[in-house]
Amino acid sequence: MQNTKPRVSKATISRIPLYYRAVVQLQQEGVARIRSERLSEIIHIPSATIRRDFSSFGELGKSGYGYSIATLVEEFGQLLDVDSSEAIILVGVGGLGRALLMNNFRRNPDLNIVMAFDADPDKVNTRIGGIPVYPFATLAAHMNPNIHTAILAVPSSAQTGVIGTLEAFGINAIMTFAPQPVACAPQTTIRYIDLTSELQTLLYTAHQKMKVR
Amino acid sequence: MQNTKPRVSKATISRIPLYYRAVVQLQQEGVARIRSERLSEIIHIPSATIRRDFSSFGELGKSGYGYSIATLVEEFGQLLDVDSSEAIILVGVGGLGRALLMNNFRRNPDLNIVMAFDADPDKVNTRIGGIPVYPFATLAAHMNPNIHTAILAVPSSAQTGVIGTLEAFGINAIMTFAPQPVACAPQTTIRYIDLTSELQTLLYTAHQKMKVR
DNA sequence: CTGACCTTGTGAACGCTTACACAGAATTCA
DNA sequence: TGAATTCTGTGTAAGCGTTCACAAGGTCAG
Repeated sequence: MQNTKPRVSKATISRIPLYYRAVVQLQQEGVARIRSERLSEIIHIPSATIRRDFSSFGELGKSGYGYSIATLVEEFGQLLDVDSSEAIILVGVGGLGRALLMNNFRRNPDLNIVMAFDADPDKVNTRIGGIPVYPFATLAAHMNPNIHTAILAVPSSAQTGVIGTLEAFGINAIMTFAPQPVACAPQTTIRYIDLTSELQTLLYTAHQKMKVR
Repeated sequence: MQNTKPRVSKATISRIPLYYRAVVQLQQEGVARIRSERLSEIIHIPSATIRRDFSSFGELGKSGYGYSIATLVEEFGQLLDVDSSEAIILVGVGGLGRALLMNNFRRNPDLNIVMAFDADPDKVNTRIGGIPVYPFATLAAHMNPNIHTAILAVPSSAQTGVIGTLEAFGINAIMTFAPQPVACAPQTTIRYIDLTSELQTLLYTAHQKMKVR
């Protein structure tokens, strides 16, 4: 089974969270059904793309009717596994780490940062936003086998070492804010959030737009 | 003024910051030249992609030699306009806004948050990380025509209104952390950083990877 | 200076994603 | 019930981006 073709394309996967958020919002507003054309206006994704995406999960809609909001919420909820709560650890309690702890994905009850770690003795053995902060050296003592997700807000220089340690403790999904690329084990998935690059790309794009005018 | 033929693809543009960061780093290490194959190992982008990207800015390299680091630093620096400092304002001084102020893209001297705004009276008329924080209502008094970039860390509900106001004062490049899509003027470029979606996509991908094994 | 050796730049093929357009299925309404 | 209307799902094509593979041209040792 070398070439297991993914059932759903990467581009579609990256849109599932947007779809989920939108249909939950609509459900809260009491909307019962929606057309792809109308949804397109709300989330700014072409209706043809929406229909093609939805159809890759089965025939969710009905001709001449549209999609039932309840069906969509159910379907995308299952895809994102929102019913089983995800326990997440955070490493690095600087300014950004602190902000993430205070916020803690409050809008999404299934996403929970359950504890945080930092190497700085001045920052540990306290609580931030109700979440305990432990010394990074005590990771082994606090880890448990149900945790396999981490968010990293550590300096670039520390990142490689931290990721190696986390992998050793069973973490296989990592979201990090340090752009330093790291070679990781094949079962590990890393998502890099590079704010400086995003900003520079934005500025380049905006600048080009000015020139064309 | 019809602009020149070789248009740079969006995918290439999004990699310019990575290239720039890498070559500056190499320059600081005293490296004078580099092959695409070696650069590929450092930034984890295929060498063929690197060569094609570079060639879209002209013939930067030499056969049998590679690329001169100095040439690359110069070229990408110009593309990103690192010589002219970019004045940025920040709106929303919650946990995330505060973290951004403390950090303020310190590694990139050309990127400067010069002031911040918030609607909450308790948060204004102070300094965070050396940057002054003003009431959002006084935006008009503090804006100047050289500023056309903003970072938004405000609640989703406030976003549409804030963006409208910013556009009226000449802002045309916006990076925002609220996923709520906003209809904006054609000359405005908005970049959405959606941390919840990123995390959910990561979890979905990691979960799929487990299933395949 | 010469020849062996490198490495770029790029034509061409490929694969992924989006966009178009419409047959056909389901709904709605009289 | 039947006809007009609505809207999905998808065949097909077009667009974009990546990867392969190699000719052309520069490098460098001797």
